[in-house]
Amino acid sequence: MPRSESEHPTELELDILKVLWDEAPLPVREVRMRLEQAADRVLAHSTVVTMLNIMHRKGFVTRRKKGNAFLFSPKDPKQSVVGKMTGDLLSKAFDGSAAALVLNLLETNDLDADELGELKKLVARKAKEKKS
Amino acid sequence: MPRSESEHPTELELDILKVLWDEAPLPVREVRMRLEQAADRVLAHSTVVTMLNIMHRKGFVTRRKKGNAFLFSPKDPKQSVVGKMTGDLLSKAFDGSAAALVLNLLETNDLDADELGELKKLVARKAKEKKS
DNA sequence: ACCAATCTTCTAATTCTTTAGAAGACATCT
DNA sequence: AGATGTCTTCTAAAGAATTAGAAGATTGGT
Repeated sequence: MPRSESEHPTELELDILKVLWDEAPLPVREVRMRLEQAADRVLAHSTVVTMLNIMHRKGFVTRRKKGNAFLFSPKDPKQSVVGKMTGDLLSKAFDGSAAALVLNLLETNDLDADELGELKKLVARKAKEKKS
Repeated sequence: MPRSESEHPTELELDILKVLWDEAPLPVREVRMRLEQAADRVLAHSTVVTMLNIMHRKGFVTRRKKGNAFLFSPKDPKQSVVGKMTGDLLSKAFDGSAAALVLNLLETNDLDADELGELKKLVARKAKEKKS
Protein backbone atom coordinates (compact mmCIF):
# COMPACT_ATOMS: atom_id res chain seq x y z
CA MET A 1 0.00 0.00 0.00
CA PRO A 2 1.78 3.16 -1.15
CA ARG A 3 1.06 6.57 0.15
CA SER A 4 -2.04 8.34 -1.04
CA GLU A 5 -2.12 11.44 -3.15
CA SER A 6 -1.20 14.49 -1.12
CA GLU A 7 -3.90 16.99 -0.24
CA HIS A 8 -1.29 19.72 -0.39
CA PRO A 9 0.39 20.96 -3.54
CA THR A 10 3.87 19.62 -4.22
CA GLU A 11 6.76 21.99 -4.72
CA LEU A 12 6.29 22.43 -8.44
CA GLU A 13 2.54 22.66 -8.02
CA LEU A 14 3.04 25.43 -5.47
CA ASP A 15 5.29 27.35 -7.85
CA ILE A 16 2.58 27.12 -10.47
CA LEU A 17 -0.10 28.20 -8.02
CA LYS A 18 2.01 31.22 -7.09
CA VAL A 19 2.01 32.30 -10.70
CA LEU A 20 -1.76 31.96 -10.85
CA TRP A 21 -2.32 33.75 -7.55
CA ASP A 22 -0.36 36.62 -8.98
CA GLU A 23 -2.55 36.74 -12.07
CA ALA A 24 -5.32 34.58 -13.44
CA PRO A 25 -6.79 33.24 -15.59
CA LEU A 26 -3.82 32.37 -17.75
CA PRO A 27 -3.21 30.04 -20.71
CA VAL A 28 -0.52 27.39 -20.52
CA ARG A 29 2.15 29.30 -22.40
CA GLU A 30 1.77 32.29 -20.06
CA VAL A 31 2.09 30.07 -17.03
CA ARG A 32 5.20 28.57 -18.55
CA MET A 33 6.77 31.98 -19.24
CA ARG A 34 6.11 33.33 -15.79
CA LEU A 35 7.33 30.15 -14.18
CA GLU A 36 10.60 30.74 -15.91
CA GLN A 37 10.81 34.39 -14.89
CA ALA A 38 9.51 34.19 -11.34
CA ALA A 39 10.67 30.78 -10.15
CA ASP A 40 13.54 30.15 -12.55
CA ARG A 41 11.88 26.93 -13.65
CA VAL A 42 12.63 26.12 -17.26
CA LEU A 43 10.18 23.45 -18.36
CA ALA A 44 8.97 22.08 -21.67
CA HIS A 45 5.52 23.22 -22.70
CA SER A 46 4.16 19.70 -22.40
CA THR A 47 5.44 19.46 -18.84
CA VAL A 48 3.46 22.51 -17.81
CA VAL A 49 0.41 21.11 -19.59
CA THR A 50 0.72 17.82 -17.74
CA MET A 51 1.15 19.58 -14.42
CA LEU A 52 -1.90 21.76 -14.97
CA ASN A 53 -3.94 18.69 -15.91
CA ILE A 54 -2.85 16.89 -12.78
CA MET A 55 -3.61 19.94 -10.69
CA HIS A 56 -7.01 20.12 -12.30
CA ARG A 57 -7.66 16.49 -11.41
CA LYS A 58 -6.53 17.17 -7.85
CA GLY A 59 -8.77 20.20 -7.62
CA PHE A 60 -6.06 22.83 -7.19
CA VAL A 61 -7.03 24.76 -10.31
CA THR A 62 -10.14 25.37 -12.39
CA ARG A 63 -10.14 25.80 -16.15
CA ARG A 64 -12.44 27.09 -18.82
CA LYS A 65 -12.31 26.98 -22.57
CA LYS A 66 -11.46 30.20 -24.36
CA GLY A 67 -11.52 29.51 -28.07
CA ASN A 68 -9.65 26.23 -28.43
CA ALA A 69 -7.36 26.77 -25.47
CA PHE A 70 -7.87 26.47 -21.74
CA LEU A 71 -7.49 29.27 -19.25
CA PHE A 72 -6.44 28.21 -15.77
CA SER A 73 -7.23 29.79 -12.42
CA PRO A 74 -6.43 28.81 -8.86
CA LYS A 75 -9.33 27.11 -7.12
CA ASP A 76 -8.58 28.41 -3.62
CA PRO A 77 -6.94 31.64 -2.49
CA LYS A 78 -3.35 31.64 -1.38
CA GLN A 79 -4.14 32.22 2.26
CA SER A 80 -6.28 29.12 2.43
CA VAL A 81 -3.76 26.83 0.72
CA VAL A 82 -0.69 27.95 2.62
CA GLY A 83 -2.80 27.98 5.77
CA LYS A 84 -3.48 24.30 5.31
CA MET A 85 0.20 23.67 4.68
CA THR A 86 1.10 25.53 7.84
CA GLY A 87 -1.54 23.66 9.79
CA ASP A 88 -0.13 20.44 8.46
CA LEU A 89 3.40 21.26 9.59
CA LEU A 90 1.94 22.42 12.89
CA SER A 91 0.32 19.08 13.58
CA LYS A 92 3.00 16.87 12.04
CA ALA A 93 6.09 18.49 13.49
CA PHE A 94 4.92 20.47 16.51
CA ASP A 95 2.03 18.41 17.83
CA GLY A 96 -0.32 21.28 17.16
CA SER A 97 1.40 23.80 19.35
CA ALA A 98 1.63 27.16 17.62
CA ALA A 99 3.82 28.43 20.42
CA ALA A 100 6.29 25.61 19.74
CA LEU A 101 6.36 26.50 16.07
CA VAL A 102 6.99 30.18 16.69
CA LEU A 103 9.58 29.40 19.32
CA ASN A 104 11.40 27.24 16.83
CA LEU A 105 11.09 29.94 14.22
CA LEU A 106 12.65 32.46 16.59
CA GLU A 107 15.45 30.12 17.62
CA THR A 108 16.53 28.58 14.35
CA ASN A 109 15.78 31.21 11.72
CA ASP A 110 17.13 34.46 12.92
CA LEU A 111 14.85 37.35 12.12
CA ASP A 112 15.80 40.96 11.92
CA ALA A 113 14.45 43.66 14.23
CA ASP A 114 11.77 44.70 11.74
CA GLU A 115 10.32 41.22 11.59
CA LEU A 116 10.30 40.99 15.36
CA GLY A 117 8.50 44.32 15.72
CA GLU A 118 5.99 43.16 13.14
CA LEU A 119 5.38 39.96 15.05
CA LYS A 120 4.88 41.85 18.28
CA LYS A 121 2.21 44.02 16.70
CA LEU A 122 0.46 41.03 15.18
CA VAL A 123 0.22 39.09 18.39
CA ALA A 124 -0.91 42.13 20.36
CA ARG A 125 -3.63 42.87 17.84
CA LYS A 126 -4.84 39.30 17.83
CA ALA A 127 -4.92 39.18 21.60
CA LYS A 128 -7.10 42.27 21.62
CA GLU A 129 -9.50 40.80 19.07
CA LYS A 130 -9.78 37.71 21.16
CA LYS A 131 -11.01 39.58 24.19
CA SER A 132 -13.84 41.35 22.40
CA MET B 1 14.86 14.63 -14.96
CA PRO B 2 12.84 13.62 -11.90
CA ARG B 3 13.13 15.35 -8.62
CA SER B 4 16.10 14.71 -6.36
CA GLU B 5 16.00 13.06 -2.99
CA SER B 6 14.56 15.38 -0.37
CA GLU B 7 16.77 16.81 2.32
CA HIS B 8 13.81 16.68 4.69
CA PRO B 9 12.30 13.54 6.18
CA THR B 10 9.13 12.28 4.57
CA GLU B 11 6.00 11.83 6.64
CA LEU B 12 6.75 8.28 7.73
CA GLU B 13 10.37 9.14 8.32
CA LEU B 14 9.29 11.97 10.57
CA ASP B 15 7.03 9.66 12.57
CA ILE B 16 9.97 7.34 13.06
CA LEU B 17 12.25 10.20 14.04
CA LYS B 18 9.70 11.32 16.62
CA VAL B 19 9.87 7.91 18.24
CA LEU B 20 13.65 8.12 18.35
CA TRP B 21 13.68 11.67 19.69
CA ASP B 22 11.49 10.48 22.49
CA GLU B 23 13.89 7.68 23.34
CA ALA B 24 17.04 6.31 21.75
CA PRO B 25 18.86 4.17 20.94
CA LEU B 26 16.22 1.59 20.09
CA PRO B 27 16.17 -1.70 18.21
CA VAL B 28 13.85 -2.20 15.26
CA ARG B 29 11.12 -4.05 17.14
CA GLU B 30 10.90 -1.27 19.73
CA VAL B 31 10.62 1.37 17.04
CA ARG B 32 7.87 -0.68 15.46
CA MET B 33 5.94 -1.04 18.72
CA ARG B 34 6.13 2.63 19.58
CA LEU B 35 5.19 3.62 16.07
CA GLU B 36 2.03 1.65 16.55
CA GLN B 37 1.28 3.15 19.95
CA ALA B 38 2.27 6.77 19.36
CA ALA B 39 1.45 7.32 15.71
CA ASP B 40 -1.10 4.55 15.14
CA ARG B 41 1.06 3.18 12.35
CA VAL B 42 0.75 -0.58 12.01
CA LEU B 43 3.61 -1.77 9.84
CA ALA B 44 5.30 -5.09 9.11
CA HIS B 45 8.62 -5.57 10.81
CA SER B 46 10.40 -5.66 7.47
CA THR B 47 8.88 -2.32 6.54
CA VAL B 48 10.35 -0.64 9.59
CA VAL B 49 13.70 -2.27 8.87
CA THR B 50 13.67 -0.97 5.32
CA MET B 51 12.71 2.52 6.46
CA LEU B 52 15.48 2.63 9.03
CA ASN B 53 17.98 1.48 6.42
CA ILE B 54 16.87 4.17 4.02
CA MET B 55 17.03 6.77 6.77
CA HIS B 56 20.51 5.59 7.60
CA ARG B 57 21.53 6.00 3.98
CA LYS B 58 20.01 9.48 3.95
CA GLY B 59 21.80 10.38 7.14
CA PHE B 60 18.75 10.90 9.34
CA VAL B 61 19.74 8.20 11.84
CA THR B 62 22.89 6.56 13.12
CA ARG B 63 23.19 2.91 14.14
CA ARG B 64 25.53 0.71 16.05
CA LYS B 65 25.73 -3.03 16.54
CA LYS B 66 24.62 -4.43 19.86
CA GLY B 67 25.08 -8.20 19.78
CA ASN B 68 23.65 -9.23 16.43
CA ALA B 69 21.09 -6.46 16.23
CA PHE B 70 21.31 -2.77 15.39
CA LEU B 71 20.37 0.06 17.70
CA PHE B 72 19.17 3.22 16.00
CA SER B 73 19.46 6.84 17.12
CA PRO B 74 18.48 10.13 15.51
CA LYS B 75 21.43 11.90 13.90
CA ASP B 76 20.20 15.45 14.53
CA PRO B 77 18.10 16.85 17.37
CA LYS B 78 14.44 17.55 16.80
CA GLN B 79 14.83 21.29 16.92
CA SER B 80 17.29 21.28 14.08
CA VAL B 81 15.24 19.03 11.81
CA VAL B 82 11.89 20.70 12.30
CA GLY B 83 13.67 24.03 12.12
CA LYS B 84 14.82 23.18 8.62
CA MET B 85 11.31 22.09 7.72
CA THR B 86 9.89 25.34 9.04
CA GLY B 87 12.52 27.32 7.18
CA ASP B 88 11.63 25.43 4.05
CA LEU B 89 7.95 26.26 4.37
CA LEU B 90 8.92 29.84 5.19
CA SER B 91 10.84 30.28 1.96
CA LYS B 92 8.59 28.18 -0.26
CA ALA B 93 5.20 29.46 0.82
CA PHE B 94 5.82 32.82 2.49
CA ASP B 95 8.80 34.18 0.53
CA GLY B 96 10.87 34.15 3.69
CA SER B 97 8.67 36.46 5.70
CA ALA B 98 8.24 35.13 9.23
CA ALA B 99 5.66 37.80 9.90
CA ALA B 100 3.59 36.52 6.99
CA LEU B 101 3.79 32.99 8.36
CA VAL B 102 2.70 33.98 11.83
CA LEU B 103 -0.04 36.20 10.47
CA ASN B 104 -1.36 33.28 8.49
CA LEU B 105 -1.09 31.08 11.55
CA LEU B 106 -3.13 33.54 13.55
CA GLU B 107 -5.74 33.96 10.84
CA THR B 108 -6.34 30.43 9.67
CA ASN B 109 -5.61 28.26 12.70
CA ASP B 110 -7.44 29.70 15.62
CA LEU B 111 -5.42 29.53 18.80
CA ASP B 112 -6.74 29.67 22.30
CA ALA B 113 -5.92 32.43 24.80
CA ASP B 114 -3.15 30.38 26.40
CA GLU B 115 -1.31 29.97 23.14
CA LEU B 116 -1.64 33.66 22.41
CA GLY B 117 -0.26 34.60 25.81
CA GLU B 118 2.61 32.21 25.26
CA LEU B 119 3.38 33.78 21.91
CA LYS B 120 3.35 37.26 23.37
CA LYS B 121 5.89 36.27 25.99
CA LEU B 122 8.11 34.56 23.42
CA VAL B 123 8.25 37.51 21.08
CA ALA B 124 8.85 39.97 23.92
CA ARG B 125 11.70 37.87 25.26
CA LYS B 126 13.29 37.53 21.86
CA ALA B 127 13.02 41.26 21.23
CA LYS B 128 14.83 41.92 24.49
CA GLU B 129 17.63 39.47 23.63
CA LYS B 130 18.05 41.16 20.31
CA LYS B 131 18.76 44.53 21.87
CA SER B 132 21.56 43.31 24.10
C1' DA C 1 -6.58 25.34 -49.99
C1' DC C 2 -2.42 24.55 -47.58
C1' DC C 3 1.39 25.28 -44.25
C1' DA C 4 2.81 26.58 -39.80
C1' DA C 5 1.74 27.45 -35.20
C1' DT C 6 -0.68 26.19 -31.19
C1' DC C 7 -3.45 23.38 -28.41
C1' DT C 8 -5.10 19.01 -26.54
C1' DT C 9 -4.78 14.23 -25.10
C1' DC C 10 -2.06 10.04 -24.69
C1' DT C 11 1.93 7.70 -23.50
C1' DA C 12 6.23 6.98 -21.19
C1' DA C 13 10.50 7.15 -18.51
C1' DT C 14 12.81 7.90 -14.14
C1' DT C 15 13.16 8.49 -9.24
C1' DC C 16 10.93 8.64 -4.67
C1' DT C 17 7.89 6.68 -1.19
C1' DT C 18 5.74 3.11 1.14
C1' DT C 19 5.02 -1.43 1.84
C1' DA C 20 6.44 -6.15 2.48
C1' DG C 21 8.11 -11.05 1.26
C1' DA C 22 12.16 -14.35 0.93
C1' DA C 23 16.53 -16.25 2.07
C1' DG C 24 20.08 -16.93 5.19
C1' DA C 25 22.76 -16.33 9.85
C1' DC C 26 22.75 -17.05 14.65
C1' DA C 27 21.23 -17.95 19.20
C1' DT C 28 18.26 -20.34 22.47
C1' DC C 29 15.10 -23.77 24.27
C1' DT C 30 13.80 -28.50 24.83
C1' DA D 1 20.55 -32.04 17.39
C1' DG D 2 16.57 -29.92 15.74
C1' DA D 3 12.81 -26.57 16.00
C1' DT D 4 11.75 -21.73 16.94
C1' DG D 5 12.45 -17.08 16.91
C1' DT D 6 14.81 -12.90 15.76
C1' DC D 7 17.94 -10.45 13.07
C1' DT D 8 20.09 -9.17 8.72
C1' DT D 9 20.34 -8.16 3.64
C1' DC D 10 18.24 -8.57 -0.88
C1' DT D 11 14.50 -8.08 -3.86
C1' DA D 12 10.27 -6.23 -5.50
C1' DA D 13 5.83 -4.14 -6.31
C1' DA D 14 2.82 -0.29 -6.92
C1' DG D 15 1.37 4.48 -6.53
C1' DA D 16 3.18 9.52 -6.55
C1' DA D 17 6.09 13.22 -8.56
C1' DT D 18 8.55 15.24 -12.35
C1' DT D 19 9.76 15.53 -16.86
C1' DA D 20 8.79 15.37 -21.76
C1' DG D 21 7.88 13.33 -26.62
C1' DA D 22 4.30 11.99 -30.17
C1' DA D 23 -0.03 12.10 -32.48
C1' DG D 24 -3.92 14.48 -33.85
C1' DA D 25 -7.22 18.65 -34.02
C1' DT D 26 -7.90 23.46 -34.98
C1' DT D 27 -6.96 27.99 -36.43
C1' DG D 28 -4.75 31.87 -38.82
C1' DG D 29 -2.10 33.65 -42.55
C1' DT D 30 -0.88 33.81 -47.52
